[in-house]
Amino acid sequence: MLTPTTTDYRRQILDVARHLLIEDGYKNLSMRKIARQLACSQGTIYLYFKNKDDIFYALIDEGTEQLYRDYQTILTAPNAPRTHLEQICRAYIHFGLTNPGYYETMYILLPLLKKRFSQEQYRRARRFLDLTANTLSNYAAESGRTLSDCFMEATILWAAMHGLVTLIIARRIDTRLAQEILIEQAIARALNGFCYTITQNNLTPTPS
Amino acid sequence: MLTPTTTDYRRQILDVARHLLIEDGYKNLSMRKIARQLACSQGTIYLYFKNKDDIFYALIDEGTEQLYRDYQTILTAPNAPRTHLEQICRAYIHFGLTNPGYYETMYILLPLLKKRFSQEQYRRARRFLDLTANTLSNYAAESGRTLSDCFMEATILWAAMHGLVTLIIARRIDTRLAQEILIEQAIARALNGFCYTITQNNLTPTPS
Amino acid sequence: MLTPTTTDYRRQILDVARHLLIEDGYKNLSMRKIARQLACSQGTIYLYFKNKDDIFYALIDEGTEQLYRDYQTILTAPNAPRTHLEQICRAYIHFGLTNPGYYETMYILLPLLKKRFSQEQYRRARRFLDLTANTLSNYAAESGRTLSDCFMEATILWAAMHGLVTLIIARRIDTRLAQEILIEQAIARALNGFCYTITQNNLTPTPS
Amino acid sequence: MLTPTTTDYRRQILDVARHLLIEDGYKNLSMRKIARQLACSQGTIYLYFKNKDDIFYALIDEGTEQLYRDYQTILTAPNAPRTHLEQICRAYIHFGLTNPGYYETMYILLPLLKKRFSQEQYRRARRFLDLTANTLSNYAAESGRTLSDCFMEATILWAAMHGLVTLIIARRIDTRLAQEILIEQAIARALNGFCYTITQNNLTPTPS
DNA sequence: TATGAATGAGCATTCATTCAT
DNA sequence: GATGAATGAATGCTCATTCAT
Repeated sequence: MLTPTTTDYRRQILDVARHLLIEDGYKNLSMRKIARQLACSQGTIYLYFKNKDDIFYALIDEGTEQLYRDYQTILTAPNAPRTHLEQICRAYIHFGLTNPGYYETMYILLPLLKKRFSQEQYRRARRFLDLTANTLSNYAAESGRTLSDCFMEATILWAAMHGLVTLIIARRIDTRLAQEILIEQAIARALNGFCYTITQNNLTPTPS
Repeated sequence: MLTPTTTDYRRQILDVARHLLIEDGYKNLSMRKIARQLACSQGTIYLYFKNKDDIFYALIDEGTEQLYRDYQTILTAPNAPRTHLEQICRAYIHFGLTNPGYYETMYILLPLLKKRFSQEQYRRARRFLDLTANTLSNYAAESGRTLSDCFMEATILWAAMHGLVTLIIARRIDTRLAQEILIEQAIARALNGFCYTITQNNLTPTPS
Repeated sequence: MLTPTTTDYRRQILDVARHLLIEDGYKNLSMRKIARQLACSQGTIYLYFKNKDDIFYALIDEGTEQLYRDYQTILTAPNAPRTHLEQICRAYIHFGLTNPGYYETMYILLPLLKKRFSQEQYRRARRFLDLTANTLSNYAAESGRTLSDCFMEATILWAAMHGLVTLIIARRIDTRLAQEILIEQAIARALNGFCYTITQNNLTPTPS
Repeated sequence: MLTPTTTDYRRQILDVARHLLIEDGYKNLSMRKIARQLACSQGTIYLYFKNKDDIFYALIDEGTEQLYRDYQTILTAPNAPRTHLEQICRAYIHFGLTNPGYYETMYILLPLLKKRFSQEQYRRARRFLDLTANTLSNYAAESGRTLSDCFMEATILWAAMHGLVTLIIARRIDTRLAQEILIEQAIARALNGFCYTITQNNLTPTPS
């Protein structure tokens, strides 16, 4: 028998946890609810996760991993850097909106947890930023310019996208704004913002 | 007796709640702790607030109010629109960073609460956005251009600032980046982003 | 209305706790069982005691207090020191045997608890020893001798009595020994042991 | 393969259990921890011990056995009975203080366990007392006297030593008393106590 | 023999809320 | 208005034990 899954509780626990997280929010997620939903004992969960926080860490890890892979897929396609940038921005937003569970976990939960990120966790969580920084660098190089600190620029881009995602998730966006258009415009503004700064020392706009 | 306040529990409850929120975070705030800190009975709090969520709503209201007043103060000073924009961006970030309690309440807690925003609450929470939109409009007008949808543009600006604040609060920013510089650069990028779009239909950069 | 007791949960909790302790031992005592036995909510207990350990501390305090009062009662009666000593030894053993709950609490539980004795608790717990030391001192003085360190001697006497009590409680005494006689003999041996030492520097027995 | 031991789990389980007992106390000893420390499955332990209590019983047996052998070693040396008595008293105290695990098990745990001592266990646990009684008898005989009930006398001696050990372990001894001196004095008092009683019917001290 | 997944009862503790006074 | 006693459900977690493999 191959039976690779037989029960595969670990997988199921994470799925249920993420699902409950999306439905009820962190506050209302409990080990008991996971167990109930899984129709297993509470103790069983502790066979697979040391404690509640560990479930969140696993969720975070899955999220960072998926995001990183999404970025990689995009960047291996032969496109212009500007196109790449637009695509990863869209990917980031899409990731956030379709994975509010991951998202809440990563940005809201994390500060509530006791343990700090480990060096390794931090490194993995930053890989998507490194890819972004790299692409921004290519973008600049392509037009014969340089970015003084492309990691900072990547962070700024991240913050803009991240802010949009959290506002949308938190339902703070005025309902009269069309979401699709808002997102596209936000991406355009964020990327355009760099055109002025690519040559570090003057803010005179330069044609892309 | 002067008795404008006799006890003024409502005021004190909010102050204590906000204080505890900043200190311990939402997770560790409880009616009991508020009562203990106030040296009053737990029941007393229920005379002034129907339940825990209502306290948060009041806190949110206070936050939106303060932010609005900060904006007003800035905008009544006789400065160029671009300066105004930079100042309100700084004010927003400063507000977020110095009021993590308000901030957590407004953007993290809110979606966890049961009731949705009322029409009126929503209107008040959006007033700072209206001011932003207005200033952006002035900024465009000043250079003989028009913004097709300055409320959307204001939202995009908000999202960029908001994203930065949450990342900083959540300690997700790489520690090697100098915070002051990061903030200033982020503001510059965000505002520059609009230069390209002020004349709606082409993306050719135009000098400010 | 005088209603000094209305419910007087604190008292009842201690009584139930001591009772359960005697019946089931520490291992099987739980807040839940106390609540169940008292037919009150679990939370109620926490209104009167901060946590489980605090209940034990209160029990210990009651024990030390009662023992001290027993000693005082004995020592205020006008008897010869030797008689006093015999009486407090009997009182100690009687106290231990009729209050196995207190006893287990004081000598078994205490080391299991997290917090150490406070200075004040320690002082109170030692008062009966001071009385013993005092009486031993009188005993020596009466026969024109001195005890070099009557607090140490009191401790030795205590240890002998204490050992007997724990062995009896733990049922480690051979059932063929008559308990009453054993106790009387043990007291006699323990007190006689001091006759040799009353003049510090030689161990030659001296007639009482 | 040499395989006198192959794994010898039984031995290892007891060693680990005793060790954990000394480190953490009874309250914090669990089958899980034993298994974890042994790097074996929890189920494995149940192949060698019916349940948790059985491990304690085995520990107790080992303790009684070791104590008995210690006594035997002392008593086979050609010394005066009084010297023998002092030596076994010291041995008892030393055993208790250096094996708080055994000790806790034997005197604290035992009453918490469900099953009572079996006839055979009881017999073995009493052997060290028989040796004590015997030595006391020799002590009396040597000076031409008789002890009416040397088993009771041995029990009294035991109680005195036992009390001292438990007080020391439980940290109930005033820290200002020097432990070494206290122990020696306690032994002296306890043994001197018998000088008065060796001729049963009068309490007149007789020189050793 | 040995495993290790799974159980289910148990634990101490905290909480928002109610209500008679 | 204000109290504070009381509730009862919920929480994260640990445990001894069983049992199919």
